[in-house]
Amino acid sequence: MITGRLASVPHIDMGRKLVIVLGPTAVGKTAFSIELALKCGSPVISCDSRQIFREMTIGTAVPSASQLAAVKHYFIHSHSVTDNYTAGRYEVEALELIRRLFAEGHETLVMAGGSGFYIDAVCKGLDDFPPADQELRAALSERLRTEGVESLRLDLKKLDPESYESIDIANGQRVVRALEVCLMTGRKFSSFKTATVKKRDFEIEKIGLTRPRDVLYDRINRRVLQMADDGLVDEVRSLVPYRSLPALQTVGYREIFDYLDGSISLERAVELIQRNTRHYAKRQLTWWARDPEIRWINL
RNA sequence: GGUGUCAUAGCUCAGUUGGUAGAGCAAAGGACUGAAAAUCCUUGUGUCCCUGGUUCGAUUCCCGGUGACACCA
Repeated sequence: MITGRLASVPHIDMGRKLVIVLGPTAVGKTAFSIELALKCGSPVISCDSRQIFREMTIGTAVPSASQLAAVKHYFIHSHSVTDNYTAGRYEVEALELIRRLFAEGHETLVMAGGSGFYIDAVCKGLDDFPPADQELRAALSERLRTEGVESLRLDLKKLDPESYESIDIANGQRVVRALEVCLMTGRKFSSFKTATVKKRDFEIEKIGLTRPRDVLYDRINRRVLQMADDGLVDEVRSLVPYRSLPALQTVGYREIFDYLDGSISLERAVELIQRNTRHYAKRQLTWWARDPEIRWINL
């Protein structure tokens, strides 16, 4: 977590390369990455903030049993929804694994996934912000719910005017996080920000997979229908006890929770999953649009 | 066949006492430092069905047409 090697001269071994296959949901990353991994003699290091949970399978479109058998996968079903997994933890664990695999003799490693924030954590590193204090976060979230953002905003303005000016002040989640860090540490949230890119001792190549928008949307719509056929409702029903956890704040799960509550029909839930997945795909594309390092491949 | 109602944004509709129009949804664009499949922000010109008439001016009123729906035969 603490970057002790920061001061030391980074050891760049150009023989070591991490190839990252990224792209919007349902574009076809899984098949592509397995093929690539087989060619490179590499396992696949998944970079997906939801497939990482062992309780979630159908709704997250994890690779099939035969795909998982074809190539060793990491970070698929490796953690529990009760773990409170985060991007910061992924950065640490993924780098640890990458280092180990390189040490074991791999020259090229394949990473694949759609979580842009997680990918950036691996490539550029997060600053040393402290992880959330769950009790404090719960308290602040409760205030957000009852008092609204304005109240929290005023607190932030007092404690950390710089953040008040720089973060998205309309975004309750962001205000809660900034305030939480200020209150936890007695330091300004903005003071943790260094805006530096961490050095990695391996080369990184990013391959972005994409398709025409209408084709992508069609694939999404059909995949959601397939999920419903495959038993999504039963999977979600088994996760009802965990529905308030961050891991379950996920497209494909929340809509089915609403269906199980009886507030919407199954047909409506499926429509909403399709729409929300399309929105998600668009957000992914927006995230990567500004990254000049990505080499895009039109499938 | 007759009578009536309706025809406005991709969809559902509102509205203009005649001065060329606006909501919701869909859609599009953007942001993002431990919740990130989360969270947040921005964006509405469309032959107002068609032809003709009245009028300075018609999407709005009138005649006719076309289509949809309802009722009566």
